[in-house]
Amino acid sequence: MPIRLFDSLARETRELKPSHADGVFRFYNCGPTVYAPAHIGNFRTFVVNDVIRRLLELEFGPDKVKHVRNLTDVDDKTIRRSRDEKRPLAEVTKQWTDKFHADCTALNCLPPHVEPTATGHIVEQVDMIDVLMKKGNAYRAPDGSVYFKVSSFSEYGKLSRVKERELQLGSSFATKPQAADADEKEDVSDFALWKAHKDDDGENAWESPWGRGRPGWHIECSAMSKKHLGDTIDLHSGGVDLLFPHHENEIAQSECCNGTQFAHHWYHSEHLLVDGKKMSKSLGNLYTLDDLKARRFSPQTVRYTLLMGHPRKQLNFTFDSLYSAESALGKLNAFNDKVSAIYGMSLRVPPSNKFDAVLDALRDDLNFPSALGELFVAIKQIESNFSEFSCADFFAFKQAVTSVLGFSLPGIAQEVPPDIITALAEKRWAAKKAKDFKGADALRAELTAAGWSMLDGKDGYKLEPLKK
RNA sequence: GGCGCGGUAGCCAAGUGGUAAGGCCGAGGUCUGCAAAACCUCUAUGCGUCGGUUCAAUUCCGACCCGCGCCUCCA
Repeated sequence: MPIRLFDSLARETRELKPSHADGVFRFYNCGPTVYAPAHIGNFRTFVVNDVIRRLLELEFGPDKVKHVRNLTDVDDKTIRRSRDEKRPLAEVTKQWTDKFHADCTALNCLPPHVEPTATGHIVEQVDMIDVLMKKGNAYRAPDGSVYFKVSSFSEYGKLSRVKERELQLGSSFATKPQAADADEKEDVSDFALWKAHKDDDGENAWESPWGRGRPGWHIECSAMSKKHLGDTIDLHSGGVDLLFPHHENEIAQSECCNGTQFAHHWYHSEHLLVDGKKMSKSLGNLYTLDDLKARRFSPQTVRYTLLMGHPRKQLNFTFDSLYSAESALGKLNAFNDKVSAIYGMSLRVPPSNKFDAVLDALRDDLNFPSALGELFVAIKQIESNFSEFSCADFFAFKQAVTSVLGFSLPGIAQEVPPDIITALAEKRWAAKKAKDFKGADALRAELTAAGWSMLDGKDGYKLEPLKK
């Protein structure tokens, strides 16, 4: 079964396949702006894209997928932070790039093959703008900024249907405040390719044929995609909010510059909501991985939570969903422990292909809820009859859960208890062995009061922190 | 105002023109000094409302109600 994915441009579900002769699937995924910790809404998109990457590698082979994800390390926000903190831009972006990488690792997101930065590709961006100028798709404004001339690209709006949007200049659209650069542009829908240097930009400026300045936001993806993947890529993805104007503008720039189709396939994942509202930096209702770690939720639990909903549907994040995810993941871990211990005994049993349905659900437009459902169906069948569980089934389980869905098993982080807790636990264990159950119960109460739960096994015990 | 998405059990969430996957929670059970874990069993005559098409609709069509996103930086 081939991988099929909804295409935002064609507005239908279409098969994913490499279009180049070398058979390498070219995948570009819009990355973060590195000026603050990414929140779990951002990570929903990155986790979804990580599963796409993993699925592509399963389908085409690990060396037949090239995954590029950029880092936006120069823009209004990064510069503002650098100015506010009186630190060089590169230092600020390095800090948050490192943090982003650490969070991605914790969430089991595979690093992209190339992770280009905007500041590392100034030349490529200037070159591209230069071509657009020469072709008449761009113009230089009096202040030295360069804008893309939207009216020069007849297909502008094909992704977001923006033309239909502008037909009605009715209510809120017309009452919006004018953009700061409105005076410089020939038309309100034109967008900046190159921004002339302003005092607020400080040292963050580069020379160009149009004067000192810095690149506009959209051009970086077009330039970096072109450099690392070529003029035409197989899949371009990001969050829905990038659909307009970012991706619409990328199409305009790239197709005008290169004279060929930019991306064969466009994919947009929906937003994560918190308490029914979009999670965003401006609203301030965001959680970072660290916020959740502080409440003792592991990154694996977060990953599971982010995969509980269909990626093209908004997902409402709640602490209930986190608890639910944690329990489900615990079940997966328990199953894994069990079958890891017994699978060797079932070498002669033929494969049952019970886990095929999991992968097929994923191949069918990334249906995570269905895939997770099929996973538990398979597990339940196996639990009820281990005699038919084969070695092949074991590997199929591992492949689906670990390689493709990208969970680590065991995924429940074991927190090391403080010495005083361990001492209490030792005392209780000794009391229990001596059949002093009264004493043992009293010590359990002490542990509970201290926030720890003691789980007795046959030959020992485990300590787990109680959830806040 | 325009563009788009959604409303399925206490919560989350798939799905199909022929009568509702799965997870969480809850209840009962097995096990256990206790507690937990693990496993087993059970839990929607019903899929926002009202009409229509059909032998048959939650699934198709229409209207309406409600929620959310985008149209401005944004995953």
